[in-house]
Amino acid sequence: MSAPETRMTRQRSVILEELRKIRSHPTADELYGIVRNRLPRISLGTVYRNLDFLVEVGEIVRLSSAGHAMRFDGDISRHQHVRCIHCGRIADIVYPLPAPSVDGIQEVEDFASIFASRIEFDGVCQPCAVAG
Amino acid sequence: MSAPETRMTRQRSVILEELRKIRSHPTADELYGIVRNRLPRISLGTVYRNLDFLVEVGEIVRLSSAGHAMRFDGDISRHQHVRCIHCGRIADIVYPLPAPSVDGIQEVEDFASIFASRIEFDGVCQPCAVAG
DNA sequence: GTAATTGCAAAGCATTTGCAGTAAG
DNA sequence: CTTACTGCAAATGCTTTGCAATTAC
Repeated sequence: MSAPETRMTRQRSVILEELRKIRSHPTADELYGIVRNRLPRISLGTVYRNLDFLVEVGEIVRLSSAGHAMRFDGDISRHQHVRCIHCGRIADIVYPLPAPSVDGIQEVEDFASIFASRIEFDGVCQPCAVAG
Repeated sequence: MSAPETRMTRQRSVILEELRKIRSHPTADELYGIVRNRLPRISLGTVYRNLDFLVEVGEIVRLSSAGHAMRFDGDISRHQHVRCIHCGRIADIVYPLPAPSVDGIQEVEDFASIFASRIEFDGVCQPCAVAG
C-alpha cells in the first residue's frame, strides 16, 4: 500500500497559479470565482478538493478564521496575519519578534506534543473603518 | 435609543455557571448537553444566543478553531491555548513571554487599526496520540 | 488501460433566525 | 405591564461526499 500517485490536472494547476498570483487570501468561493474566468466549467467541489490537496502537500496555507469561511494563502514564507473582525479580510503583517518557541511552555495537561505556534492579530480594515 | 436592558434568565445563569465549572473548552453543542441535565427543555438556539451574549459582555471567551466548531472558555484570565489538530480538543497553556505588542508592527496594508493579538499552538493530545 | 480526478447534486454540520408564547424586572 | 428572552423548527452558509463520466500518465 504505497501512497497513491498524484496527477497535475489543469484545474489543480490553475487554482495554484491563481492563488499565488493574488495577495488577498481568498475564501474557497472567491477563488472559485477567479478560477472560473479561465475554467468556466470547474466546480466548487473541485476547488475545495484541490485546496485540501495543496494544503496537504504544503504548497499553500490554510488560514483559520474563527466561525467564518476559511481563507487560503499561496505565500508559504513565514509571516503573520491581521484579520478584520468585521469582514474577515486578512492582510499580511511583518512582525519583528521571532515565533514563540515551544521550549518555553511550562504547563500543558494531556498533550503528547506541541509542534507549531502562530501569532494572530485582530483589527479593523480600512473599508470597514470608513463604513463605520 | 439607549441600550436595551438585559435580563438574567435561568438559562443564562446556568450556562455561565456550567461553563465556569468545567475546564474543557466545550463546543456549543457539548455545553448544550451539559446544561440539559439541569434544564431539560432548553434549546440549542438559546445556548448559542446566550454564548453570543456572554462573549459580547466579556463574561466568557470564544475560541477560534479553524473550520471546526467554535469552543468557549469561562476563564477570562490571560492565558493561551493548544489545539489538537486531530480532534480539536483545547488545553490551557502557560506561556511565559508577554503577548506580542502591536507597537512592533512594521507593515500592514489597508488596516485602520490593530488592537489585539494572540499566540496559538498546535499539538496532538494524549488520547489522539494513543489512538495513532 | 487504470485509477486519480472531475462535475454535479445531494448531504452534512455548525450556526442563525422568524415567530408566537413565556417570564424577568 | 413591557419587552427581553425562550423553544421550536426551518433556513442559511460553508464544506464534504457519492457517483458516473473524464482524463492524466
